[in-house]
Amino acid sequence: MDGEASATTQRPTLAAVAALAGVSGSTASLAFSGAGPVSDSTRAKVLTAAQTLGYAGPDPRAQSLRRGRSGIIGIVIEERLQDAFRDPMSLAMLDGIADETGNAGAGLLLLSDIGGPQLDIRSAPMDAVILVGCSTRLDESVAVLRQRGMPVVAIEADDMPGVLSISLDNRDATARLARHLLDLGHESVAVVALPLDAAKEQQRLPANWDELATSHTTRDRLRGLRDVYPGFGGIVATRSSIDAGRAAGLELLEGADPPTAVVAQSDLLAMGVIRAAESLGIRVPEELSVVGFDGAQVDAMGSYDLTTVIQPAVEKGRAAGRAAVELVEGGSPTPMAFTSELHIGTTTAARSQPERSRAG
Amino acid sequence: MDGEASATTQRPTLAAVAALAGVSGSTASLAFSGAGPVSDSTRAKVLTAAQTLGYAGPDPRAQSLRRGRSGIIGIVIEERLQDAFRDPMSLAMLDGIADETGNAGAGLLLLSDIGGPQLDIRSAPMDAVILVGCSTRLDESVAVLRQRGMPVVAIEADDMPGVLSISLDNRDATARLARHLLDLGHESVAVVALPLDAAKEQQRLPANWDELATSHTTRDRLRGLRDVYPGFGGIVATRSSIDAGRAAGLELLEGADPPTAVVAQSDLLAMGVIRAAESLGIRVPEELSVVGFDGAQVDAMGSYDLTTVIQPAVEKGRAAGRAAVELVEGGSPTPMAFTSELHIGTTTAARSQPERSRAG
DNA sequence: CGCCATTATCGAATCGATTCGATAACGCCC
DNA sequence: GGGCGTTATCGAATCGATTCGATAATGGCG
Repeated sequence: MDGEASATTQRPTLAAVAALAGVSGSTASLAFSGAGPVSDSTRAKVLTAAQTLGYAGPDPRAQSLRRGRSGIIGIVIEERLQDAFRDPMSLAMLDGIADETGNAGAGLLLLSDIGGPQLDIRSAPMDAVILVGCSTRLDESVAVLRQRGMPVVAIEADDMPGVLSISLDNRDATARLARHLLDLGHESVAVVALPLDAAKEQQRLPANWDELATSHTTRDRLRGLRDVYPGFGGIVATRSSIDAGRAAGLELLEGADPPTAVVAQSDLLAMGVIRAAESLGIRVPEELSVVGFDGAQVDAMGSYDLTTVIQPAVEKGRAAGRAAVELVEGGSPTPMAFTSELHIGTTTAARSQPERSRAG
Repeated sequence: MDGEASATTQRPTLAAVAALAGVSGSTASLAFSGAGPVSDSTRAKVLTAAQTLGYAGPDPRAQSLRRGRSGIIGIVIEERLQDAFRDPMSLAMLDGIADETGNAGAGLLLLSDIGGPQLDIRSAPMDAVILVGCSTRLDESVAVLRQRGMPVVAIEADDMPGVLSISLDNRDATARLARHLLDLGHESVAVVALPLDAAKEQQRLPANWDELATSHTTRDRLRGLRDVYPGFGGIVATRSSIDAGRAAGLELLEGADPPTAVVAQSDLLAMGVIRAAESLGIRVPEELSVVGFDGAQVDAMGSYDLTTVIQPAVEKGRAAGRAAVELVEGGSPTPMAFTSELHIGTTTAARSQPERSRAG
């Protein structure tokens, strides 16, 4: 007798099951995968043997080596998870992605491209990658992935060869918001911008933002604003949150020459700006118009109906997930461009008349 | 010549690199992994060959088969991602987990145990699993995982053999909150509970909640309240959110015989209850005391300083992540029990005198 | 000068399954 | 009853790396 198998905590292998069932390994495999003709009696024998041995099914590692697929799709997040997941838009997208990839039987592997000896894009066993919240510096990541022959989907990034892009009309949508403000007579407009790059300190928007920005989304939205208000200025917030918006709003509104309208680059930031205005006794929209971006249903929005553009975040995620799945299966999905929808709420109004200015 | 390799889009293998470099496969492997003595000149040759062929490093699939490790830790979420990620506590824990597993060089694979042909706990290539937001019905999941010989860490679950548990003093902390209310003279206390199970409809708390509840956290916290207020009743909210809290709060406060104090099972729910009170013209804390749970920094908390218990959510996640890593490495970490800290804010006050009741 | 301890390299086995081509068994029809 | 098309099963190759034990080359030391 060979009583050596039970000493270690080794799981039984398919070969062991086959041996016990008295069939060959190939037949046992067929019996499990159902990918071939197997008689009912044989299948039963195999299944019984598996039961006896406590065989939990084929080892996924061996399977993925043989099949050349792991069933895993990587998602690259550019920030700390906690930051990424606080943003309702990221969440919505993630949910869309999860929906599609889940339906296709794939799992989602979270990867961050920052720091650490982490399991990273060069060593993770995945079949495709989705880049979320893309910055322009992801070129390196893409290079690595291309070398690995890995299909890549990018959400809101520049077009890059070999990368399937899912885009949003950030520029145009912002321009539409700006034009709405222009129609209302606003001349002094300031932005509360999303971070330009990884450096997260609040600052005045530098004049050369177009060169500095590594975040596509931020840059494109700023461009949209510039299309309508060439000389606009503003503040760069530390992140997309109500608190960051309030801080930025305070700096804007308490400074010299406060604007009559603020373009916030997210609904959370917009809500923060409104808070800031409230705390300074500035009425919205009578004395200050505020617009956002996203169409997030911000809890705590109170009685305001924010003027904003509504982006199809879940759909964007869905599209990305679907594209990734198609790429894995050898298909060639087409890039998709999504458009946002202007929603005019109660936070914008015609510019108050100059004669109401105090002193003169 | 054998010009057949370039036709397909096949990635080069380590063997190809070794061949070009004129060394054996084993040596090439050593050169890459650094796990053995290799002369500098040989290493250089190998690296050059790799460069030439565009070799992107060892195939993770083959690696994980051979090594018996994939570097992936699975996280089982019991709800839709979107739901899970909306809860600040889940996020904080996730962040703690990600921190520790990331440092250990492991990636996080998101798994949901609901529906679909998903890559699931029986077929995902992972080294360990962390169960988050555990319900009592996860016994089946645990059975599957044990059969696979997979290390399992569970956060806030019953003790189960073979499962390393990370627990929180849900019951005791709730009892402390309740005692605080008792000290303030409150006799009529109602709960706004977290969902008892997957069914997500708002309902009156059934009398036999102790049997019905499949969520450990919900049940243990309810038990804590019962320890102090044996006959309490209340509402089961649809989820942990401000909106759900408001809805539940309205039902409680508009109903017959409204309570003088509400124990909400999360800070978000508590905030919702406060909102409900505000909209009904009921003053907090003068006419209604409200306590929460979690110690979440709820944006939009306004001027309230919520009485609650602060749980170390990030630390809980860290502990789970660390435990998972240790289990993978063959260690035997010990279970951990975390405790929450009572924070008395401005949302609780002594019960208003009965003579203030209207009519009689 | 010869022996032994290092150091660098190699060959072959191994991880655990899948899959292709071959073989054997079987019933069918003319 | 013999040839043929099915159906079930098997053997062996393969996926792409890692690693153990063996071998060859190198250097130090007595």
